[in-house]
This record gives sequence, C-alpha cells and structure tokens, in this order.
Amino acid sequence: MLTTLSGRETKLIFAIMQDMTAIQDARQLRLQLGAHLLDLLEADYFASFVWTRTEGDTDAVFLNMDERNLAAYQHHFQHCDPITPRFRMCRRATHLDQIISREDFLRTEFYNDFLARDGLHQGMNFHAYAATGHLGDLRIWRGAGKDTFQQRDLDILNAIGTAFGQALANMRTNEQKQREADPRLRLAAWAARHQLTGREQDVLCLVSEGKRDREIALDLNISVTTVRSHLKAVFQKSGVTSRAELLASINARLSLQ
Amino acid sequence: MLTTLSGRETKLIFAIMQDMTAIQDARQLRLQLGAHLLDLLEADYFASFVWTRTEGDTDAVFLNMDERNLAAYQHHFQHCDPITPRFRMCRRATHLDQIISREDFLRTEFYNDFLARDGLHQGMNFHAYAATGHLGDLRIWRGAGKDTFQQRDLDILNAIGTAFGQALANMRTNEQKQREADPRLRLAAWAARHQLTGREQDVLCLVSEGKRDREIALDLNISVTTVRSHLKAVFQKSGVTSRAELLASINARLSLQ
DNA sequence: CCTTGCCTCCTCATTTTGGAGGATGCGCAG
DNA sequence: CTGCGCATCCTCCAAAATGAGGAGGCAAGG
Repeated sequence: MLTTLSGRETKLIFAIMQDMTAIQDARQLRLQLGAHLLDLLEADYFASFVWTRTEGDTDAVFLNMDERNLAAYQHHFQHCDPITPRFRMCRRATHLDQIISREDFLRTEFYNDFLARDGLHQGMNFHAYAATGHLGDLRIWRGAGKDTFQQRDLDILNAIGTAFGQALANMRTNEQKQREADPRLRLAAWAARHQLTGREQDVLCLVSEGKRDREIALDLNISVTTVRSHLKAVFQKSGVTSRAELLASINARLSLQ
Repeated sequence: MLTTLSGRETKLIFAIMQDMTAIQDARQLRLQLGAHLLDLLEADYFASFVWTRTEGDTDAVFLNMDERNLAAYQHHFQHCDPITPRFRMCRRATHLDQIISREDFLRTEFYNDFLARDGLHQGMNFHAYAATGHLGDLRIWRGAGKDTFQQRDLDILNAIGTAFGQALANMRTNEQKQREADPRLRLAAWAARHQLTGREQDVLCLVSEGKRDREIALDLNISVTTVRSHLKAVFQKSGVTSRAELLASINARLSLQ
C-alpha cells in the first residue's frame, strides 16, 4: 500500500488515532470512529456490530440509518442476510463486489427489501478477529449515484480496521480482567461451580463478608442452627473445612489453582 | 493543521496507529514508536522517558545513542539539563528554538559536553500529561547538517504524541487496576496499613491461605501458642475480631470502605 | 400418591478460635 | 546499663465453629 493523504484526510486519520487510544468504551469508540470514517471515506452510512462474549449476542451501532429499517434487520433480515457471512470470512477490508456479482446482488431480496430502502448501494466491510474468534466489524456504505469504493479506500479501511480490532481486543481483555477481579462475580462463579442452592449462597455471601453465624442468622431471619446447616452443606459440596479456607478458595485465582 | 502526507508517511502513520493499539508494554511501545518516528520525521536520535509512579523514578528508552554517554546523562547531566525542564512546561510538541535561542544553546555546557558528543543538533520534544501529572515524553533529534524541524514536523509529532499520552495513561490505569487486584499486594498493603511486624505478616499470610493455627505453627516451625500470640496482635492492631472478618477486610475494595 | 430437593430447625460431641494475662530471651538505641 | 520492641512460649477460659445425625414442612414433578 502506498497512497498519499490530503490535508483533510490527514487530519481525520489523526483524529481516528486519538479515538482509538482515548475512548475505552466499545460503543463510544464506534460512534466516534464511524463519524470520522464516513467523513474520511466520503461515505454515507455506517454500521458496526460487536459480538459479545455471550454466544450470538451482538451490540450494534449505526449512523444515518433508519430506525425502523434497522429493527427489521434485527428481527428478520439478519437471518437471511446473504452478504455478511461472506464478508465475515474475509480477514481484510473487503468490497461488496469481491464477494458477490453486482447482478446477483441486485436480485437479492435482501438488497431490494432492506438495503435499498435506506439507500445503501456500495459497501465495504472490515471484520476484526482475535485469537479467541470474531470480535466485531465496521460496515461502510455509499448511497446511489456515488462512485464505487477504490482499492485506496479498502487500504485505508484495512489499516484502521486492524487497529480497531486491536482496540476491541484490548477492551475485551480489560473487561475480562475486571470481571475476574470483581468479588461479587467471583463469589457467584464459585457458588455456581459447587452447585449451591439459593439459601446456601445467601449464607456464603454473608460469610464472605466476615460475619459470624449469629449475625448471619439475624440478617437472614433464620435460626443459627439453620445457618449452620447451610454452611455445613457448603463445606460438604466444596470439600472445604473452615470459613477461612472457604474465603481463600473463593479468592484464589483460578489460574493458580 | 492541514498537511498532506506522502505514501511513505501514510504507511508509517498507519504502522504507528497499530503500535499504539497493539503494544501494551510502555517500553516496547516506545521502542517501536521511536523507530517509526525516526523514519517518519527523518530524524536520527530518539529518547523517551517515562515517569513511574514512584516519585522521581524514570524509565528511559533510546535509539541510536551511545551507551556511555547515556550513563553520563543518568548520573550527571540529567541534573544540570537546561532544556528539558523548559520543554516539559510545554503541553504541545515543541521545537528547541522555541525554548532557547540558538546562541545561548550552543554556549551551554550541556550541549558541548553532552549532546554534541552524540551529534544531537536539532530537537523537538513532546511531553505527555494526564490529570494525575506528567506521564512521559518523546524526544526527537537530528544530527548536524540536516535541516531544522518545520512546523509540519511539530504538528505530526503533536498528533502522535497526544495519542501516545493516551496510550501511556491507559497502561498506567490498567497497571493500577492490576495492582489493586493482586492478592499478595493487597495483603502487603493491608499489613503495612496496620503496621504489622514481620512475624505477624508471616502468620497473616498463612491465615489468608485458609490455614488453621496448627498448620501455621508447623509451617513456621513455632508453637501454636506463638501463632496465637501473633494473631492476637494482628487483631489488636487492626480492630478485627475473627479470621473471616480479617480476610473480608483484606479483600474489601478500598473504594467501598 | 410418592419421591425428591430444599429450607427449616434440633441435639450432642469435638475442635478451633479469641481474649486476658503473664513470662523469657535477644538485639538495639539512647 | 536500661529500656523498648519483637519473637517466643505458657495457662486458663469462654465463645465460636465444625461434624454427625436426625426430623418436619412444602412444593414441583413423575
């Protein structure tokens, strides 16, 4: 790749560089990035999906697209979208024409009933991947009457997309670390691992706050012997033999176990 | 700022954007960034200092500079460096000529005995700040016989420096979070907060692993009563009244206290 | 209807822990 | 030398926690 950048483009590239380092929220980043990308690539429509860790769940961000049409995508067209799966297979910025012939494209229900309504004619996508799998994408479209995207546009999107993928991966990693460090989540994960019942979890939770049986009984409005029963069950299920060991077990980093 | 970029420059800018998002280690980032910046700005020497959280301590990275001369800087010239403090006061990329007149500069001991030895003649600095204070810098120098830096170079360094500052600040924040989440450091901090003696810390450490008095005594090769004595002192000093409460106190987020 | 799981409560025995007080020895700074 | 802090050990006692075993009620599901 060897392309020059105009003053306007340079300014936008630098703005994008700032976005990438300054914004730590995936949604915010994509909104900002989207605005700058539309400007930079002289495009009209922007969409970005990010795959969350819970399988199949996506977080979507859009610019200049019709709310109702989008709802239609989320409910229906998403499932019969013939182009996104093909875009997704490409690890570089990819032009619509590279994955489907113009004639075939113009014949699809997807184009006629969905894309055309918003005026989307020319598109490029970038799909970001990490070692763990698909992270998210950047989708750039131009309306009717504009020129098609050039190799130069693809190169620019590719460079920015790569950095965007890194930024997304970093956010993902940070969120993961945050989650692992959150005491409440650790507790919940530990409880789930040992299949504790609701009441056992209640007791566990108060034990983890350093409370005594008597206090726990008061807090939960049950008798001390009941607290002991639940706690006994927790010990039984987890193979632990004292509160201190219990807390140590909960706080132990999984990687060190 | 409105400047065009050549193909070569564009390529380097994109490489720098990758650096900024891909590299999570401050040292690595600066080495990589330094190489790309020298190429981009057609400069010869690169140095970058990063201020660590411990007051006054710096981590330095260099390219193309003489090891022995650097040692001299760390030991002596650092303390009589007449230009860095002035550079440091500027919140934008700054040219040497903007902070000192050429004549004055050429008369300084610092130039003659230190910079000139490595061949440093023209310089620009960027100093990065966060809300918490000074983060670090980027120092770019050209050797004798080259043109002086132009406003265009300053603009480029400024844009990259700003993003670099963000990246540094992010690393700082992440490290901080990591530290707060590290059980050993939490323990040490807690111990320090309550002014525990060495032996008390030893006992505390084993208690935090969920061990019983008897086990601790075996581990430390002392009698159970001694363990109890130490533990009693820990309780006394910290105002806590049970092991479980102790562990809860250690694991409590400071912000929630 | 009957089983199963969960929550609730109980007793009795044992171990562990916490609290109070004191004692010895050692090294170090005033 | 004389405290002082620290580590080591002790006794005695009471409170808390653990372990084993059992029992009644209640709701959901076969």
